[in-house]
Amino acid sequence: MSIYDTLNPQQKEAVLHTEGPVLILAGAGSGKTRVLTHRIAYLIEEKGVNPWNIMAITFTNKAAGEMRERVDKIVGFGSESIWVSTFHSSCVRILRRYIDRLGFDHNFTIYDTDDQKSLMKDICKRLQIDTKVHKERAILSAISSAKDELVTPEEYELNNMSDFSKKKIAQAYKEYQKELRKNNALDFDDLIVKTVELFQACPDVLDYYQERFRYIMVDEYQDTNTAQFKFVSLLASKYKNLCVVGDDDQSIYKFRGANIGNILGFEKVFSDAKVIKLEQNYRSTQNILNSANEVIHNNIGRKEKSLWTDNEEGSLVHYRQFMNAYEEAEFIAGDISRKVREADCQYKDCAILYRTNAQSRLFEEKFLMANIPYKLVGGVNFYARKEIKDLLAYLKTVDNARDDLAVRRIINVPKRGIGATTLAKVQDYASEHDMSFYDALKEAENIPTLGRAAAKIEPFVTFVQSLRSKTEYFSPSELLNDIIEETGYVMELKAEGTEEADARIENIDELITKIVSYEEENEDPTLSGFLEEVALIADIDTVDGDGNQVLLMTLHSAKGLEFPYVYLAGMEDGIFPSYMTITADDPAELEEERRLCYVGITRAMKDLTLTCAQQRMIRGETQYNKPSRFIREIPRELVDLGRDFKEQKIKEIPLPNTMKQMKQAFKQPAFIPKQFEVKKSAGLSYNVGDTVKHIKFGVGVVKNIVEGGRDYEVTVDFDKSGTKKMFASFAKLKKVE
DNA sequence: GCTCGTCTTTTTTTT
DNA sequence: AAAGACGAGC
Repeated sequence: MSIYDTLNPQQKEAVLHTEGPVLILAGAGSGKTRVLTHRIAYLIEEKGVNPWNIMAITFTNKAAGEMRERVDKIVGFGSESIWVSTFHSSCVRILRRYIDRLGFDHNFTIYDTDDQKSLMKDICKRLQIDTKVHKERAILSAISSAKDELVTPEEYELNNMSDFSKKKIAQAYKEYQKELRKNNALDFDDLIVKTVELFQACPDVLDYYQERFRYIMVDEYQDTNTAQFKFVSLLASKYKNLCVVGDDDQSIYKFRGANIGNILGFEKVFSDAKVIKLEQNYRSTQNILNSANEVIHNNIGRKEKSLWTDNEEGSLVHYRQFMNAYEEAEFIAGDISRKVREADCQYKDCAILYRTNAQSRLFEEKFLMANIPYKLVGGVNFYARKEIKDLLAYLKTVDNARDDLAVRRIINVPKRGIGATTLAKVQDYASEHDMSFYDALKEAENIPTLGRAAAKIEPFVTFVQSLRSKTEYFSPSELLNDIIEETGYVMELKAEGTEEADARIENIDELITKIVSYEEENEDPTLSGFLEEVALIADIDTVDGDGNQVLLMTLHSAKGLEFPYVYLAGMEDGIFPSYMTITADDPAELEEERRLCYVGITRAMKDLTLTCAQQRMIRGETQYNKPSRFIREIPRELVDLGRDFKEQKIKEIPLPNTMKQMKQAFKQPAFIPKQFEVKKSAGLSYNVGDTVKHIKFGVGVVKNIVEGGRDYEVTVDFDKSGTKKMFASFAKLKKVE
């Protein structure tokens, strides 16, 4: 009996079908990682493929790490020469070697979102773009979308000649790319785009990698964007041994450019593609899986499939509604304590998933109070913290002389009395002489406008030069220690003595630990290498199973993970699905939220709890929300409503500033009484002849209601906007009394 | 050039 | 609620 006999027939087929394009539609919990690792083993052991010729691509470092570990275990000798990495690190690795062909230096810097923003701020000033009209963030996100679609600045401009504000963006895009090049820097999107460019510009380089990667596997394929698809298809176009694994129901990154067409149209692009469906779920109980199936069934644009499981029925899905978010958090904290005490459950078996990072705070508070160990994933990235960015900027300055952004960040940290005026003068001089900002600093005494300020610059330049000279014989960690000593960074914080300063010092200690462990783990540790690792790390990557602690994270971060006990918190219309998607014109946005809900539910192995609050503080404002529509999509008989659901008391009613909204939150039941059919939406709260209100069109009279398959089509004559036809579930019409 | 206080804004999700 | 931007005053 071989290891392949432990696979089910579909899994086995996916493993044995090694030649040509393969699309594996792998439902949640259907053992896709197992298939991928076995497939790699099969390629090497049975097909005699050289491990060197295999590439496996994932989205997160964590997924890559896990895959690597499992591959190492199953393959043994030779596994280290398999490329198992993320899109981004694969591209960086290729670019570090060949980017000179595109006119960049090998030691290019990778800009994070903060860097991008400050660069864009500069550009807007220069191009006289009013950032009140065109926000930096909006411009950057337009640029990012363009890059996801492989649209160059020139093409973007051509495509948008007639649109004034897009023309502005085109200008900014052009300038932005110019600046990046000048600073010898790439942003996240560029890593993919430039690699594709490289492949297209240099057939010899492409050929080298095509020969190298004869067997390519892509995980979470539903989340690839157009650029990533191009990258993969270029690599695979010679040998065509491309195996992609994904689940269209788990596509949740459209906002980041993920092109669901990549998975839905795979068979069209690769016409001889073999399609294999994995539909047996090994993770969840029947009740959980059925709930998930019912919810996702409400989506229209999907490949039909039916996940099933041999697992036991399990307990019902729990649903609890609370007065406010405090009580919600308190309940979950208490419930976890109880489970750990009474049931066969450890802290690390539990995870709390929510829609937005802001929701984590209350849980943190309650957990601290209840003495529950927890780990928060996401929020402010460790490497985005001020103190970390400051120190990294020093390292970047030493590493890449052309990274103006880094130099400007630290030139006055600690205070050296160098202000905005001086910086502007140096910048002018640099632009005039077509040199980098730092090179201009080196010639400070030659800049006539500076006057006495030049004397303040000199020690800084000397300091950086001395650091640079040390790179020869100093390790990155020694260099960092040197910087901390010389700048007195930690000393200053110590002097402050505040709690915040202490936290910053702790973070710096953690940075030191990270740099040291980087040196230990790598044979040839370099400063560039460390900075690169740091730039590409995601928060989820640092989660390991070692600590016994409850995990707190967003639904997005939870993708690909599983936990015995899962809490989905904040199940409220307006939170999840988010307000943006409820009010959006495009129903596809709500479908993406529903997929997110599907992802959330299917994280749970044995026990799932859904909670919501009637009242919650959002951005300093109290909101009253109805229970999430997704809850209603779970059949009533799969849900445990809690013993005191019926006598749910309406306690002291808060101030009636938004009385209407509030009433709704209190009254709205999560489940409609039995006599209604569950599938057929909630029934309507208005009739023909009633006056209703629409969020956009205002007040109007209902003229007609037509019952459609899954929804009602309502015709309304609006006072201001005329007659409109709309679907009841999207229109969110409210009866006006 | 620096600091402090007030005003403004917050994409929901991230490699 | 909280962080960031901005301007007045030192």
